[in-house]
Amino acid sequence: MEKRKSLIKAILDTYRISLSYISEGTSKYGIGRGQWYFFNRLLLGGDGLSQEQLSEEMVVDSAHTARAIKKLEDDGYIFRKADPSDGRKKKVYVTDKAVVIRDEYHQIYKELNKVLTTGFTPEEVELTRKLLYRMRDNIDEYVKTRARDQQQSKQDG
Amino acid sequence: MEKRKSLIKAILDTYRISLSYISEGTSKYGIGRGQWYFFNRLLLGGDGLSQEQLSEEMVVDSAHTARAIKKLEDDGYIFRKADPSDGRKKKVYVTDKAVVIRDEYHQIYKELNKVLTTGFTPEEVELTRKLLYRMRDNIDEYVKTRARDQQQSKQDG
DNA sequence: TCCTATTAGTTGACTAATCAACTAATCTGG
DNA sequence: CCAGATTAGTTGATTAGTCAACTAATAGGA
Repeated sequence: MEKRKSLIKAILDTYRISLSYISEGTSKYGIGRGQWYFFNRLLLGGDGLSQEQLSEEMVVDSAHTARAIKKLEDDGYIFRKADPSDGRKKKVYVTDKAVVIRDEYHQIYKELNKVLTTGFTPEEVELTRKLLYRMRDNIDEYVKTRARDQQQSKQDG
Repeated sequence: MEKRKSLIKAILDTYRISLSYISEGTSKYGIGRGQWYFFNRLLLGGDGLSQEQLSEEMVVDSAHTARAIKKLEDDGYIFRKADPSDGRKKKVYVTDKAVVIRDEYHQIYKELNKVLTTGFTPEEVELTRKLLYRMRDNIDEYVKTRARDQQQSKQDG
C-alpha cells in the first residue's frame, strides 16, 4: 500500500475520519456510530422498510440491524409494526420525536458534504459522486456474483 | 440520505463491501479485518514505524494499534524493537514469514483495485484517486483544525 | 394437505475499534 | 538539575459488527 496511491486507503481514511465527525454530531441525540446510517435512511430517505431491507441497503449483517434498530426504538426515535401480509416481517417507522429533529439532524450531513467537497466545483462534486457509485456497484456486483457461483457449485456437488 | 445521492453512503458501502472481499482473501493467512491495513502498510509500504506513527497513518486509536500489532506479532508476521534513541517507542518490522508471502498477498489488493475500477479508463482511475484524496484531506484538515481550536479555547479558559 | 425449504428476525460468542485511566520515559522551563 | 507536562504504549470497559445457531412464519411442490 504505497502512500497516496491506494484507492481503498483513501476510502478507508475518508470513512474513518468522517465517522468521527458524524458521531460527534449525532452523539447529542444519543445516536452512536452504529445507528446513524439507519436513522438517516429512515428519517431522510423514507421509512416503512423491513429489517431485512435495511440490512441489505446498509450492507450490514441482520444481527447488527436487529440490535441497532432496538437501540433506536428504546431511545424513542423509531417504532416497529408487524407486517399484516407477512407475520415474519417487522416494518420500521420514525416517531414524532424523530421528525421534530429532522432539519437540525439533516444539517450534520449537509455540513459533512460541504467539508468533503471543499474546493470542488459543482461539476467535480457530481463527477465524484458518479465515480464513487460506479466503484460501489463494481465491487457489489463482483461479490454477489461470486456468492451466487459458490452457491451454484455447492448445489451441483 | 436520498438514494444514490450521498457521497458518504457510497464511501460507506464501498468500504464495507471491499472489507468483506479483503477479509476473505486475508483470512487464509490468519489476518483479520482489524489487521490487514497495518500489515499492508508495513509489508508493501515499508516497515520500521512506531505504533504511534501507525495509529496516525491508519487513523485509528493507539489502543487498537497495540492489540492489532500484538496479534500480528503473535502470528509471527512482525516483530518489535525498542527504539534506542527513545525508550518509549517500539519500532515495528516485518519478519521473513511476511516477506515470503509478499507477492501473493499483494495480489489481493491489486485484484480489488481492478474490480473497483472495472470499466474505468486509466484517466478515470487517476481522477478518482485524486478526488478521493482531496476529500480525505479536506475532512482530515477540518477535524484536526477543530481539535486544535478546542484545545486552544480550553487553555485560554 | 403436509412436508420440506426458505425467509425474517433474535441471541450468543467472537473480533474490531474507541475512550478513559494508567505507567514509564522523555522533554522543558526555571 | 529537577518538577511538571507531554508522549508512547498498555489495559479495562464499552460499543460496533460478523458469523453461526436457533425460532417462527411463509412458500411451494408432491
